[in-house]
Parts: sequence; C-alpha cells; structure tokens
Amino acid sequence: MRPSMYLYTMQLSEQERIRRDSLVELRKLGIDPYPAAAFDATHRSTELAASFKDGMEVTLAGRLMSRRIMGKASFAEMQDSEGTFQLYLNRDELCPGEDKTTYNVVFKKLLDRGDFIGVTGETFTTQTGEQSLLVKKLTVLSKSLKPLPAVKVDDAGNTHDAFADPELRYRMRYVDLVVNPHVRETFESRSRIIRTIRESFDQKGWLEVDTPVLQAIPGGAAARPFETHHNALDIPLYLRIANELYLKRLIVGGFEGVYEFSRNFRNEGMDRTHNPEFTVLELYVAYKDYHWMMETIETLIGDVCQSVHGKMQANLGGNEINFKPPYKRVTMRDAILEHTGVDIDGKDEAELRSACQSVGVDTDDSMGKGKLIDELFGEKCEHHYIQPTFIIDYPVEMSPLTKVHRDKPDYTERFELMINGTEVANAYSELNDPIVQRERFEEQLKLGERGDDEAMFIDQDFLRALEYGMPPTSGVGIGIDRLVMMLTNQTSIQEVLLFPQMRPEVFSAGPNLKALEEWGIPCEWTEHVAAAGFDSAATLAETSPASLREKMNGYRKKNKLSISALSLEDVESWYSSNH
RNA sequence: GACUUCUUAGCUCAGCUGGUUAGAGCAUCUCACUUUUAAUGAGAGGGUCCUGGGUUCGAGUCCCAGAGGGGUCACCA
Repeated sequence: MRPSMYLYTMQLSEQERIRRDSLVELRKLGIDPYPAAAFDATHRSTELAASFKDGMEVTLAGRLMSRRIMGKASFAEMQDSEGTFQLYLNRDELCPGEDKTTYNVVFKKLLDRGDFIGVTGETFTTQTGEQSLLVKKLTVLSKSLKPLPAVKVDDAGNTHDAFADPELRYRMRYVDLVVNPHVRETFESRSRIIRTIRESFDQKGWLEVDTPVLQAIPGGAAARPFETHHNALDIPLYLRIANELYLKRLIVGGFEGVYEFSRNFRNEGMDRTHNPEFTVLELYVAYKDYHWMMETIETLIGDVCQSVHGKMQANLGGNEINFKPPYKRVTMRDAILEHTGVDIDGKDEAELRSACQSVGVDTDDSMGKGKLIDELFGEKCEHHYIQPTFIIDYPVEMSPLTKVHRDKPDYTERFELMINGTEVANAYSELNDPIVQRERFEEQLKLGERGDDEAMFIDQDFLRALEYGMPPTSGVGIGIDRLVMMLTNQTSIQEVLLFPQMRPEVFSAGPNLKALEEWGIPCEWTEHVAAAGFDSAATLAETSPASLREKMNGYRKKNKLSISALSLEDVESWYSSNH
C-alpha cells in the first residue's frame, strides 16, 4: 500500500495543512464552512447552457474545479451533476461596498479546487463567446480538505495528468467520478440500460420480484458459493449463486411473468470479466418456449442499444457490432463442426474425450460428456461469434434444468447469446417434468462424486414445487455487467461496477500518543516523536537514546518547531524512567 | 492459484553501467494582473524514492523476502 494513503492525521501534506488553516480562517470570518441549510439552485449547468440567454438571474451549486485569477477579476469553473459552467467574479460586482473581503480573502485565498459553493448572479457572454455567470453572491457550501488530482484538458481535447491509476480510481471511485467525466457517463449508461429493460418488462405486465439472497441450498447454477452462518438457526447459509429456482417456484404459484435483477455471488477467480458479486437479469414467462425467448431477447437488446447509442450499432474495441434483430441461430453441433471438424452427434464420452485431445483441448477424468462438449465450444468456437448470435440446442448433459429438444432427444432447448466472443444471455425452455428433473439432479450428484466441485445440489423443495405442476415456461438470464461493458465499450468489468471488489486497504491504526506519554515522552514531544515514525513503545525500545535524540533534533529543525532542542540527558531520562 | 510487470512530490511522470544536496510539468504558497479558458509573468516551499533485510566505501538504482496494483493464463458468467 502506498504510504500516502494511510498518513496519520498529523502527517498532512502541505496542501492539506493549508486547507485546514483556511477552514479556521473562514470560521474566524463568521463563515460556516459546512452550513446546514438547504441551498436551492435554479438551474443545473447543462440545462442552463441549453436555455442560455444573456441577462438571466441564476443560482447554481456545485464544486469549484478551477480558478483563473487576474487581479480584480477572475474566471472559475464550477462542476455540478451535469457538467461544468464558467463563473466570472469581479471584485466590485461581488463586493459593491467598501468591504472587499468576500473577493480578496474568501474567494482568492480561502477557497480551493474541490470546494462546494453556491453562486447567484447574472448570465452574460464573454468577449471570447463563452457562456458565463457574473457572480454577485457567493456561498460556501462545503470545504474540501484534500486536493483533487489536477486533471487538465486542453483545447484539442487532450487530457493532461490524467487520474488513471486503476487502483486509486477503483478504491476512491468518488474521486474518479469527480475528475473523469467519462466514468460518470458509463454509469449513467448502466442506469439507462437497466431502466430500459425494466420499462419494457413492466409494459408487458411481468412482475418484478425479490427472492432470497441467503439460501440454505445454493441452487440454479453450477458454481462455488460463499458460505455464511445463521446464528439463531445455527445453520450454514449461502449467498445465492443464482435465483432461477425461486423464480420458477413463482411460475408454479401462478404468475405469468416474473423477473429480478439479481445480485449473485460466486466464490471464484477475479479478472477483467469476473467479479465475486455480479448482476444477472432473470426472466421467466409461462406458456412460452425458447424460440419465443430468442425473439424477445433480440428485440430487447436492440432496444437497449438504441437507448444508449441512439442507433442499433455500437463500436466495441474496433469491431462494429450490429444489434439490429434478427440474430443468427447456430446449433451447438454445427458450431463445433464448423470450427473443429468434430461432429458431437451420437458420440459417447470416450469418443468425445479423444476428439478433444485430437484438436488440442485439455481434458481430465472428472469431465463428463457435457463438460467435454462445453470445453470444445469454449476453447474453439466461442471467440468466433462477434456479431450477436444465438448458439442453440445444447447437449442434455450440460443443461440439467432444461427441457429435452422436441425433435432431438440428445439435445435440449437451450440457447446462449454470444456477442463479441462472450456469452451475454443463457435461456431455456424450462424443464417442468418433475420426474426427469429429479433424474437430472441425481446425475449431477454423481458428477459431484467424481470430483466436479461445481455440480449442482439437489433442492427437494424445488422438486416438490414442480410436482404441483409448472406450466411450460421459458426463462432467460442476462449478464447485466457484461451487457453494460459491451454497450459502453469497456473491456473490464471493474469499469462498469461502481465499487469493484478489491483487496481491503490497510489503514494504520495511527500512533498511540497516550502510550508514548506513558512511556515517558513529555507531552509536547509525543506528537512529533510519533510523526517521525516512532509511533509505539516497541519501536522506541529498539532505538538508542543517542539515535532518537539525533533524529528528533533533525525533525525539530526541519519542521521549525518552537520547542527547545533535546539534550542527550533529556532523552536518556525518558528511557531510564522505563527501567 | 501460476507467470510477468509496476510502485519516486497532492497528480502525471523523468532519473543511464550504483557516485555531490533525487528532478520536470501541473497543483500549492507569495507578488503582479478587470473578459480568461491547459490564463500569463516573477519567485518560493513541498519527498519514509511501497515496506523490511542484504551486498557495497556508497543503493531510488543491484540481490532476497513481503505488501499492493496492472497484464496474461487457469477456474468461471
């Protein structure tokens, strides 16, 4: 960890000390740097720019992002939730009377980049044609004590000194959002995508529901769950890896369509397409099959793209993707045949294993037929599907929750939507035969015994629900994070999650000043001894009195402390008081 | 989890085969400046070179260990 990220409060940078001093000065002037009262703006920046006329009376609130001070007049940039707006501050306009404190002291000396202010004034256009606000009243709304990264953008649109370190950006997303406008745009797009889907589903009369995140049996997918413990019941509980089985119970219960934006949790690796928690949209609609679902999904994806880009096309890492429906349908068998020359039709496990080896796909003994086919597709085919394509008709062994194909008994009615070489959606004609479902679960159990640690658990209550009868149903899961990545041209999932998972940051507990005092350091020295790095009795004990004296006198000189220098006797007396 | 690479001022980065007091731009501070826009001009301050060991007369630089990040791979969506 960078030491700058866990500085003790007394080890402030020069800029931070100056800002704290300004805070004190503001209070001396009778200005509350953190006022309680609401501040009502009449406009936001972009809205004002759109309706701009000279001579409008306007109040704005936002963050002061830059100042260009030229003696008795200044320009400043103010940033609000929509964008930035230029302020013009003229000493005599802001302070018409004798007292010029607001301009000369408050604005020029005590305000800093990052402070929240409110301004009231009159709009006008500068000589260079820039829409501006002539400020007549200035209100301090909140003082910022830490300097923001000094990002600058020049006339040509080039960014200088960008705040680009991923570690700092993800750990301090609040700073990232302030100084990197494109980051805010990405999350606005994310919100628009989710809103478009929700509005579309609501319009069709489907019900948005909430199902348990804490589950006793983590079902509905094949993945390692996070485990936790419920104290009152004294049982293990799992964070859901999927919500599928609960939504199907609701179809059993009589809802015709149900959907949920489900935060799922999987205890697996992290990389630029995987985060331990991620969002999947699950939708189940009764009396439908997977053909209907393909039409629904291609229409939906097209609409979502339209809402983000205003058209059906998007550029993704140099690939022009056309989201306009209809999308190509390719069977899994044809996909594998095309890209490997292997025909999986009618092959048994041994034949598939040797076929894998012949095309250079690694296998191991825990892999069943389904897993082998999955490997063939994942290794050799998946990345070829750049334009939206439905891969359909998956082998039975890969799909324990899916209905067998109406014409082809070795396959299921399942599709995955591939875009830019990545899976975006996964859908079935849902298996609703309770007896077959029980057999499928038992096959999964056998795979688990063979060492496949992702094989599914058996959910007896879910089977009971099916025994009461589930209508023919089609269901789909859409990886929302990946969909957002595609529609915002991001290559990392961390760029579409506001707070991606990171290893926790280590903050120092800070020095224990009391312990230093008890150790024998006089109180006027404790803070400085700690700041010099001797923040515990243990570190002091490891240092010789002579060396400590030398270090502290050097520290005193460097920081121009007004306390007198230490003699060796002083320091030795600290030490001897401990023995 | 494996491999690889990075960590120097508030921010973005230089720093050569180890060698005076570790540099630049922006930011900050002081002064000047009443329509600028990466404002400008003059001056100043600001550093645990990620941490801990080691080699050396001498380490930001070389070696070892550790922390955190990025990339690639594995697992997965």
